[in-house]
Amino acid sequence: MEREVRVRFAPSPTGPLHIGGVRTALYNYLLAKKVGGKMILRIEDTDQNRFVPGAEDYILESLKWCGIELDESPVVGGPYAPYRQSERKPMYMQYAMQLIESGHAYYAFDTAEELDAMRERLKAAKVATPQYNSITRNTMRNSLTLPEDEVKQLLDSGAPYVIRLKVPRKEEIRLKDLIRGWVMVHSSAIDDKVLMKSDGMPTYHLANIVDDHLMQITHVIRGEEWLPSAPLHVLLYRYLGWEDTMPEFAHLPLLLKPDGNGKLSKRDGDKLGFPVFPLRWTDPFTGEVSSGYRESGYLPEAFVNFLAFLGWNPGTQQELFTMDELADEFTIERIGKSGTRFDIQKARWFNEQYLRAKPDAELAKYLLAALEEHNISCTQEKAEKIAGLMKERVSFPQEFWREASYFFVAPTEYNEKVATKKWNSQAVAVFEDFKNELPALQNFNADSVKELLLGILERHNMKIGQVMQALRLAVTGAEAGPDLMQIIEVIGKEETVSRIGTAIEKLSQYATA
RNA sequence: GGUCCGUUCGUCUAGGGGUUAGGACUUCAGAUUUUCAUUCUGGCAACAGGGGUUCGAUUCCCCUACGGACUACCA
Repeated sequence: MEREVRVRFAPSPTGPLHIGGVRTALYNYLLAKKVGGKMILRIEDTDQNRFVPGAEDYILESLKWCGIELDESPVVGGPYAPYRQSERKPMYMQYAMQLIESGHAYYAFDTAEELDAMRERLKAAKVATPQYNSITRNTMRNSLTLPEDEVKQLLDSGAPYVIRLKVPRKEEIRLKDLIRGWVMVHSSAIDDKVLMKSDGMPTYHLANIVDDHLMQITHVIRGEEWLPSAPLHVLLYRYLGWEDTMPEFAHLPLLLKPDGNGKLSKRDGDKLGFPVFPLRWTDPFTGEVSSGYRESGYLPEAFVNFLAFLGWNPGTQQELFTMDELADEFTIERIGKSGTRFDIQKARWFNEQYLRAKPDAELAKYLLAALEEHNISCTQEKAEKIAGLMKERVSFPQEFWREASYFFVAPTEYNEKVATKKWNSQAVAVFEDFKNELPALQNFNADSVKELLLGILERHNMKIGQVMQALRLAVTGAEAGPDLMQIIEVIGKEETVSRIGTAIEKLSQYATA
């Protein structure tokens, strides 16, 4: 019988979620959505020292912004609650004990100093991999080397201890990865991992196996950095007697820095010239602010589409996908194997595509919001018109205001290059007529304005190309922009006349030719 | 160092024993336009190297090189 697909995204709340984590969450979500399974968020907060306030809320908000919906989580709960490992603390010890009883784990009483000394000793002896393993455990202070009554006494006296997995000396561990195929690792390469820490918390290794089992997880989709410890996890499933319901594994290729030099990490912040976080993050300890995709003007649909393509592709020529389409097309088999360099240019391109596809009415909201900040009133109709004129020339919503403020504010400066090249007395003569005749124009709109201008040009024996740049300069102060006649239609008759008058005065120094 | 994973245009990638090695981003050129942008057309540009296997390898195998991850009482 096929089990219902249940996947989990299991971040630790040690700071903002970084973009690679978002992609991991996305792939999990897409698989669940595709097959009608469940998407679970589990907070892995077993390291109390690394707790960062606000991180969990940040994770929740990031997923929400991306449109990743959670079927079970710390906030909505679910049949396998709680979903925070710190709240599941009492559940782990029994499994560690089970492993001790079956001879697959043991108590260890070594201090940090003793562990350091052991590693130093091995290093000095030129041992390739200094680790706590089947050889070295015989020289350490643990329940395998100490007499039984001493162990009991230590335990009774409350001496600090950890529980370590007893990894077999010689054994091939096979692991089937959905992306890479069979991976073989020898047990000698794995050390006796700590399962329970001296503070009574489990380590990631134990906690994730116990929780995945208890929560009936069917697929573990996580970053490639987990691949080396995956065989260890297989061992745990086996020793706990859960191997027949062990989830399938898929280890995702890493997101690399643009230069290919190492994986993209949280610490890169804004150093690379682009955000590494979905949302803006303020470090609660240092106050340092890191920018986010949301605040930078990326639309969530574009961000998700872009992220999905970082390491996965549908095998067709289609590039633009809604979340539903992504879910339909998604398969783990089509995830690539190699690390993916991050290319912000592509993200920008996706954003432009989504921006242009949006209806003007929706884009107008961005402009209206910016206008409100500047205390400028504007009708919905006018904002829509401007959005329509601008949308093919912007990459981000903020640019509607930034690049088109001349729709609302008369220019105070004029592009000098255009002034030098295009502003001359012939053009001014045309503009004088234009300015004088405009007020009487009937049916004022882009077409009638153009007709009027054309008529004046004919009288002056000039062509439209000889004055358009200068007229644009007079009206907007800029060298480029949308159709000028449309701009004039939007700003209106009086404002146009006024701006032309102002320009004739202010630019008189250029009109010598 | 050890273990594991990887390697197709600058980047993301498709492909897969016989192809003019395809697309997208970037970039360049041309067309259109009142400017810029858009759009359209076109161009540059890749199978890491060496051995096998084979009639034939970019594709399968091995080695080398390079890159990456891991190597904590962190996840």
